[in-house]
Amino acid sequence: MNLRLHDTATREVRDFVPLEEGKAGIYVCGLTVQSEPHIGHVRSAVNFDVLRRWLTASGYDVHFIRNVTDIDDKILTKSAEQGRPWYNLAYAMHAELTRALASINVLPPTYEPAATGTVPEMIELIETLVERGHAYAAEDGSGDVYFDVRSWPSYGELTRQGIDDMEPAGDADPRGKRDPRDFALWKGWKSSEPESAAWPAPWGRGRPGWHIECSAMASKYLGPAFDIHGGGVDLRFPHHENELAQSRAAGKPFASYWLHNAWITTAGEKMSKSLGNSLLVPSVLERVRGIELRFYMVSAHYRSHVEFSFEALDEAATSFQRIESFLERVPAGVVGDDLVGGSAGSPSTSSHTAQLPESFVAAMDDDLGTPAAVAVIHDTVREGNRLLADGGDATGVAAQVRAMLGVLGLDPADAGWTDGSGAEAEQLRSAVDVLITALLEDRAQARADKDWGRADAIRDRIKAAGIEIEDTPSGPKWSI
RNA sequence: GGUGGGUUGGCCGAGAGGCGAGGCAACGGACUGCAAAUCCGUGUACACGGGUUCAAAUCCCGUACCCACCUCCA
Repeated sequence: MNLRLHDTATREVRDFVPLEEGKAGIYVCGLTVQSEPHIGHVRSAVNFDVLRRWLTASGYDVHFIRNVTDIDDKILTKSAEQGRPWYNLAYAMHAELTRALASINVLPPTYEPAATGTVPEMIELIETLVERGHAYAAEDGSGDVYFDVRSWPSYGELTRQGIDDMEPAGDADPRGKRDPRDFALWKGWKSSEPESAAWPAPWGRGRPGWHIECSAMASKYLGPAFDIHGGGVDLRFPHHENELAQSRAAGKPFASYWLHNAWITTAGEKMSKSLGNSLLVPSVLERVRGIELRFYMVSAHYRSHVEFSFEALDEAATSFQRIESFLERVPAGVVGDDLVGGSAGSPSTSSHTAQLPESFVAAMDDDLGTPAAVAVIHDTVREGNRLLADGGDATGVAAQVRAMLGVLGLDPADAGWTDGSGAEAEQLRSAVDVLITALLEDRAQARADKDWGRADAIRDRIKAAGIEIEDTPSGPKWSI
């Protein structure tokens, strides 16, 4: 079976056929770095990280580009409110984003271009559009340049909308537009804006419109035609529709497949900053570990809406701990080994699909069916636990589980999960281990003496400190 | 007005004509000094009303409710 993906443009699940055998080029619309990322933002990154890992596991040489938008209206507005330079706000929020993504083991992209770093390419593209008669400089002297939607007959093809059915923008400032639906490719500088937020261009100093940057960056790093373009559902229109129109109008075939992930909502609504800080990535990570948050996200299909709740998050964490505890009970050597095949760049990455259960592969190939894939992991864990209970050898099963988790970015032994506090945490852990071990020796003596009251009292005392004791054939084990 | 999506057991969450995905919780059993962990077992779920079919959660028609996008949005 081959990988099949849901393509928004055709509204169906289609076989994935790359432009070039064995290679996959992916462009994902990243964030506008204007505020701290919340868990809704990072879901998109996790979803596309899974796509990228699955393609890699399937033997593709993946070129993965995810941009950041570091200049736009909101950044200018917010930075002005906060009284700091716009580039400082964007830079700081970009750093926050990078940290948040690292904390949930999202691999760094092949490259992460920024809008401000691609201005010359955008200008070139706009010039091409003007030459071809699909864009025009506003006649009001504003320095704006607009895309002429009426000049492009297939405008609306991605979201199947007719121009005349679209609501004209309610707040549209008609300025120099020929049609209210024309969108800005270039925005002339205004005296109310910082001078640093403008670049020289044939139409006067100004800054890029929102959509043009992605067309320019995708073409620059992936070529005029590439395989997959991704982003959140809200980007279908206008952002992706406009990207498609301006790219094709400039003579580029653009993306073969359009993938869109659904939202995480809270209380039935989109997340927004007005809900407070409780869903910012760092605060959620005070409650569950990054690997548990990622498991929560991967447990739902990327095209399904997720109604966020802390209860469901806790439940996912418990569910994941079951998988982890199986791995921990398998004799050492398996968990520590790097058996998830090939560190980054190794040519033999495809070899590890060999140890993935067929049902797992089938689930992933079916439009990244991560819920079914997770079910396979649970089934395999149960099989392993059964072997363990019967005194059998579960190392092969554990290897399978780790291989599957690895594809989802959820292998607990993955170096991506060791956070910055590593050294200190390790010291703390070994100190606690010494203390707990001493208590456990007392308990063992009490149990040998059949002094159950004292044995249980010791266990209760340890438990009160938040540490669970588990008696195993190889002696008691503790975990937080 | 236009376009698209949804409603599944106590909860989360898949599936898309026939065999109850999986998890969490609960209950019973095994194991244990008691626990914990683990294993085994326990559920007559598909918004509502019709229809098609040997067979419908799944297809068709209708109804209700919810959500997203329509030029700031993951």
